[in-house]
Amino acid sequence: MRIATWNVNSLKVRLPRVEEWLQYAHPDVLCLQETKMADGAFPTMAFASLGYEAAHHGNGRWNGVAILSRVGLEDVVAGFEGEQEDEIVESRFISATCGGARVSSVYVPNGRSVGSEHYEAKLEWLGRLREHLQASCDPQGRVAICGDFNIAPEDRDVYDPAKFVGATHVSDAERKALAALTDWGLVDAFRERHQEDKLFSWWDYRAGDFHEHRGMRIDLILVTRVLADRITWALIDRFARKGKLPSDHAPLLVDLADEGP
DNA sequence: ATGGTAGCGCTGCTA
Repeated sequence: MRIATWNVNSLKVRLPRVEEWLQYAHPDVLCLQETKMADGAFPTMAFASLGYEAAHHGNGRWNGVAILSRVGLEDVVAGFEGEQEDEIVESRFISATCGGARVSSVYVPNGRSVGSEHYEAKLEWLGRLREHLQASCDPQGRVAICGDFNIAPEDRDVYDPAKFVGATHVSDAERKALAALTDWGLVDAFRERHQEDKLFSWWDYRAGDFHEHRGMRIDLILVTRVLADRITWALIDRFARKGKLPSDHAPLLVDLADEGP
């Protein structure tokens, strides 16, 4: 099974690129973030015509997550279990069962600046994700949490650690919140296959950062050990960050071998 | 160079 994740930064703008990419990357499951659209605007038919079922969770201008699958899409849950109807809910989490795995598409809050209320909300949100795993998932089972974590797990995941001192995405508290997820029983799938530094998934649009190789690796596929043991290949598709109207993120793909006898 | 670009949507917010 080929599983992928891509922050598309507006699915309305990026739909032609996503359609093109589906046809050459052929993922079985694709998790999308930052669709920036309401459920009513989601292009269900465009994806169906390419052979994908889809589930979307979006409120409009910001956020928005989706799961596309051509290996089944069952038991869709939008948001965290027990999320209250009356609270201000941002569309950052959706789960479905695809090809025998429980897959989630996540868009972790950015945090804006260390110590801000948005930063505290980011840490709280990550705690909520940890609680979701504890309450609803089995670390011995087949679980994949895919998306834009807005955290660079290690200093080798940023272009110049000195430039990020005191910044979000690299703080101890954020990395500890991520470590709480891996401690539960998840593995950074990309790192199972690649150990080099400076392999990025996001580059700021500004100042020509992509062409200057100034990026961060913040898009992750976290899988339970039973799935990690089946990883045969992983790639950040930098080609998809080039060309006309690219997202500021590249897609991440991971191949999992079929279950043996 | 406390800059720069992109998206949403129409003014400034978010990233």
